[in-house]
Amino acid sequence: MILRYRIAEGTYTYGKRLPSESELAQEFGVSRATVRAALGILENERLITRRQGDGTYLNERVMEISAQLHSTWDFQCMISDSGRTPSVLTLQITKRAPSASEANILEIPSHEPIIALVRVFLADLQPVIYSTNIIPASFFVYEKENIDATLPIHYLFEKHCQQKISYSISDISAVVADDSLITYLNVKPGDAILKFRDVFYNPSNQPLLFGESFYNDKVLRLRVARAWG
Amino acid sequence: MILRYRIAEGTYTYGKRLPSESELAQEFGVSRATVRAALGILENERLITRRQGDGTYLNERVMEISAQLHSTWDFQCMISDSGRTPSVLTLQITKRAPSASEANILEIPSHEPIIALVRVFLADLQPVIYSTNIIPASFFVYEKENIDATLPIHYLFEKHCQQKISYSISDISAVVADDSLITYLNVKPGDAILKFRDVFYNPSNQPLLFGESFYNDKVLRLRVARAWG
DNA sequence: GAGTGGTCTAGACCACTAA
DNA sequence: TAGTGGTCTAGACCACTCG
Repeated sequence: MILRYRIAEGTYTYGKRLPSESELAQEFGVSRATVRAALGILENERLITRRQGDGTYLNERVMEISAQLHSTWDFQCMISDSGRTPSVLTLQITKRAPSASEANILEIPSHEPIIALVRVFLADLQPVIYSTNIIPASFFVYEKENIDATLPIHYLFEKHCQQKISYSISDISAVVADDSLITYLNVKPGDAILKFRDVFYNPSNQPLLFGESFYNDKVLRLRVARAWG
Repeated sequence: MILRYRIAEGTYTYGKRLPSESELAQEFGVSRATVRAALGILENERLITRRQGDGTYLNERVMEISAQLHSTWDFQCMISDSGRTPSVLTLQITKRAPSASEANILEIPSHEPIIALVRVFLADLQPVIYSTNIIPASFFVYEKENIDATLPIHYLFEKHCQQKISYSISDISAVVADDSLITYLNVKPGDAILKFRDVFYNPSNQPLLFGESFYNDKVLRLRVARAWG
């Protein structure tokens, strides 16, 4: 029900004004409260603007933005939304003991092995993102040989570990490119690189996995919309 | 009504479980739908987790985070939330003609003057953020001498220009420190610095002002919570 | 089975905007 | 003044979790 309103992004371009809430309720045969709940989701993402006493309007500026910083990030979607062809290069899938800080972040004993996944995401074969992920091996229901490393990390985790990610906590910083970034992201020594360090949790607040992503903003612009007030 | 539920952040620490929606509705003398709307806001920010058939729980991890990347950013709040004393250093308030790109971003003619505001935010007198803001002078109802430069930019704008900011679009990138950053942020040559380039809009999609902020993540960690699914 | 959150209804009244 | 979105009510039924 809710998702069907997304057709607004294709159909209501005339004048950018949507039908009134009552009209939409009648058209879809639901109550006005249901319409308002659906519109509320779109408003949260700033895809629409509602003005009391006036009407509901599409926000074309925000519609052009793919990354919603407060929700799911899918690197491959971000690349294809920018008009380029995404691909993934898997550099490493290894099973090993965690470092002290890795065990600490994941809240596991230091003898429990982890799976380390190192990948590079490319746009039109140009490297954009260098990404590492650390997952406790005990979460996997299949063997590591079967890992489908082309999946976004949250799909990969949900498929192979059969747990849902509820939220993540991210540290954002800037770093100077080190040797592996120079090699794999094809940047120059001394270049500045965006770094995201994300820890993912399930609904019970247990840490599930964590990742570090190094983002070359010279190749793919990182643009987000934010709501005020 | 809605905001009153924030007391949850102080009162419901016992066991982290909140009373049921029906109980809350009765306690506050409102309908359950109203309670759900209020809880829905907290859930969006991941401050609470709701589990069907179980209950509503506080998320202590997210409660420790000050910056909600999808909503208002107040540098001084972020600094004081980190346990340090915020202060502001105003480097410059000037009125001048816009550059070509500034006029283009703000969608104003190139002869219309702008107010340029350059500030440094400090934590315990240690510089953290170097920030520039460009506002068309025509928006100001008071003269520039009266500008209260200690205010966060959205309050400053709403107070002096009497318009509301609805949303902003931000480009996030990493840059190598240049001379003014080295001077004012007290960083070393070659250091990597987080850069945010924000354009602010009103509900009618008109650009109101824009800013560039350079964030020293070595002094103040930038940490955000993100929702998945 | 009892209690929880998830979804939805059909109506009401208000504040606001525009013609 | 007519129509819009903003807020709220009192109830209903369902899916789910837990003891």
